[in-house]
Amino acid sequence: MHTDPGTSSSPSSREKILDVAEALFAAQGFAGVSLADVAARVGLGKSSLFHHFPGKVSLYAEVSERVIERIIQRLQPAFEASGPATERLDRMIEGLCDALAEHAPAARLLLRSLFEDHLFAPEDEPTLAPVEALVAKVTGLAAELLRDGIARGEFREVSVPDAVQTVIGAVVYHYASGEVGEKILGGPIFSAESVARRRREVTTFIHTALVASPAPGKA
Amino acid sequence: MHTDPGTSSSPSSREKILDVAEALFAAQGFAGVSLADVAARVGLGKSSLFHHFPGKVSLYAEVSERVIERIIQRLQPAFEASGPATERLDRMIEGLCDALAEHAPAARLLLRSLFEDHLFAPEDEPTLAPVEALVAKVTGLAAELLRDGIARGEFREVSVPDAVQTVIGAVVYHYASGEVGEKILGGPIFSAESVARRRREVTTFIHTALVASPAPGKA
DNA sequence: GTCTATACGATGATAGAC
DNA sequence: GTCTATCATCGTATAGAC
Repeated sequence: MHTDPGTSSSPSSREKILDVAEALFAAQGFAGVSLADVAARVGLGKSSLFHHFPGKVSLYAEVSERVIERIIQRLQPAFEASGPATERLDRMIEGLCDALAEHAPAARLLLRSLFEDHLFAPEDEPTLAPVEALVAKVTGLAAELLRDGIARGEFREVSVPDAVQTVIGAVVYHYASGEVGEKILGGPIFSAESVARRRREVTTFIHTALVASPAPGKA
Repeated sequence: MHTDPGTSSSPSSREKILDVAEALFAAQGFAGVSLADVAARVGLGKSSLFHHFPGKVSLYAEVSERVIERIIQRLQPAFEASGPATERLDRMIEGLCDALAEHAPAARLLLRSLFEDHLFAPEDEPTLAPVEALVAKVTGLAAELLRDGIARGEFREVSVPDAVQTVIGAVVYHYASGEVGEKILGGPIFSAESVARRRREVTTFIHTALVASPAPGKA
């Protein structure tokens, strides 16, 4: 793909830029980040960034791409497995939890990428297309998993698109909720105990919602 | 509270500004919005805005405040009712769905307000405090509802804070998901049919997750 | 209450030396 | 590849006329 001389090297400027930009974009959004700030934190002059990326949009796109690719890597096992859908579902949610918990900026960046559509000009679309493709890929695989589970009779007959949306929201939001989330929790979000508890709770929550027969007290 | 001469009048400049700003903040985030853009869309000069609001942060805070107050109004009945917790839960989720579906910018603005913490200076905190207070109030009431349901034996013994987080994510995210969500749905988010289906699906999802006895296939 | 004019810093991006 | 200018533009905010 890109300039990749030797598959690995001591963290190139390129990767340092991506790391710094990722943290900043997650915290402040696309419009809220200045390239001067990025450059300063990397230890470069502002102009040096343009040697690595043609512009701000391109940098943002590559940051997003990298985040989603990391998540997909984590989900691959769940999608490729062939056991019961219930087990694959649990693995999918756990994989997503792990990916988001391991890399704090990921969740915010992910949700932000949904919101910041209107910020880009039409001519930026080619630059952002790969990101959209990756998102479409992973949501498609999740939908497939749910459809399969329903077909096998393992899940209730829910609206698959709505269930996908619910799962995304239930899992991703938590790791993006920041101070509000920590106020609700009464403690940190990314501590080891909190991450473990969250993984268990949200997996059981979704599992129960999909597997159980139509709720007793409900028409 | 503010300048409220007569409780009602033909839409004052003030309210028009709030409406326009709300749409823009939801679409482009705090940093992505220029006051010039707001002024232009209202039909005012840029400087005229400062006659109604002392600054950008203040405008943003009031927009957010208004959105959350609208939501709380919708949730009031659910919180004040005294029937079974299962019924109050359903009413709460439906109320939240209605509030978010009725006012398209609300969900994005709400989630954005969680993300944009780091954008503000310490001296802006007093301005933003009322918003935080309202969020804390509504999440507190939701937690109370869940605790009561567990105490009555109507709900599973879940972690209440995690369940609150899950509910927020499951419900709010959907209405903020924009193009990605519409791609998953294969249709619009805010159409009447879509809104009705969503309300039913997500209410049943959460209701089932909380009410059902621990999932069969699960340890 | 709204306008014009303006101050003044920060922004993304470019050019060219080293 | 990194740097030092430099550019044109746009940002919030202020002052003062109408």
